Amino acid sequence: MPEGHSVHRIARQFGADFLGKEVEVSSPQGRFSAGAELISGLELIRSQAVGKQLFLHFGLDKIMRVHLGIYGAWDFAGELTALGTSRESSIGAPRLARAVHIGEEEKDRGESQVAEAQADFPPDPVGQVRARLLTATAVADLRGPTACEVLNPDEVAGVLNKLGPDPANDNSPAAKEEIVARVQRRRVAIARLLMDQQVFAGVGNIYRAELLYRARLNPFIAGAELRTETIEALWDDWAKQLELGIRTGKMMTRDDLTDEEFTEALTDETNRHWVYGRVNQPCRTCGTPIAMEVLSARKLYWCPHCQSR
DNA sequence: CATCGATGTTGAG
DNA sequence: TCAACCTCGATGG
Repeated sequence: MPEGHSVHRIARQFGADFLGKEVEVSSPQGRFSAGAELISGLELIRSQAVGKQLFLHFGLDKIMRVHLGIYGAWDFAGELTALGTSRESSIGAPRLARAVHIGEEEKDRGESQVAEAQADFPPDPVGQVRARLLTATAVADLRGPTACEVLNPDEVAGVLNKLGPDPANDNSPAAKEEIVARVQRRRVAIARLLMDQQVFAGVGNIYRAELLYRARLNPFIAGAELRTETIEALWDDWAKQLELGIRTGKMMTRDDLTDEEFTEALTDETNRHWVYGRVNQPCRTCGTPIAMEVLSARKLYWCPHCQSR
């Protein structure tokens, strides 16, 4: 799935273009018909991302929870606020007629699709659309989610209770203390803890590998063995990478590039990472072949030389 | 055109 | 530990 940064981008897109409006909710595919009926016509009063969870609040006690799972995605079309894609870009540019896809990868749809969306708004749903959220000027189609349901505040609290801190929402000293405690209390490899949403909410398989490499940390050291400063540094770097991901819409974890190389790598995913997806390719720092091992059914990539301790 | 694999989670066994 | 969930781009024939 899109890791935490994408979900925050999605929450911001809703915040910019759907907040304060009455939203017509439907389920073209049919599998969310009952839920859609509960919230259709209500005003969106809050758009919130926590880790990989999205909460759209329709009034105080009807909250739509969406989790994209491994291949879910939102397609936005209509008059949309451009969220920005460059390192320095600010979020909240003027609204333009656009079509945007936010899933594993985020991309603007081509000109033809934008023109089509303008000429014929709202567009007919294409394929399996679990949920459609429609205002007078914008539409959002959800496909392939792992979760899409309407909850009450108690149920939302139950979900939030199972999530660790998310630095995009709270990067306070208290949050840092919390992450240190959650890591140090576990005799489990840090590579697993990074993927545990009860510890690092929002981290996924790419950020996991990249954060470990950036820290030059051995993925197999148990949380309980890590020094406080090491965990704090990991948290600080996660906060930094997440913020960059939210700003650019891309997981660009390298910091050894010039501005031009950086911009170019944004459009070329083979160059965005230190170790992720690079099994047997030479480490960008020492040339040692990148190692890969399946851990809890997910592929972990690391450099056995740079990350030996 | 068929098959594979993916930035995830849940629940059965 | 593994299948299931259910989508789609990349890959191979």
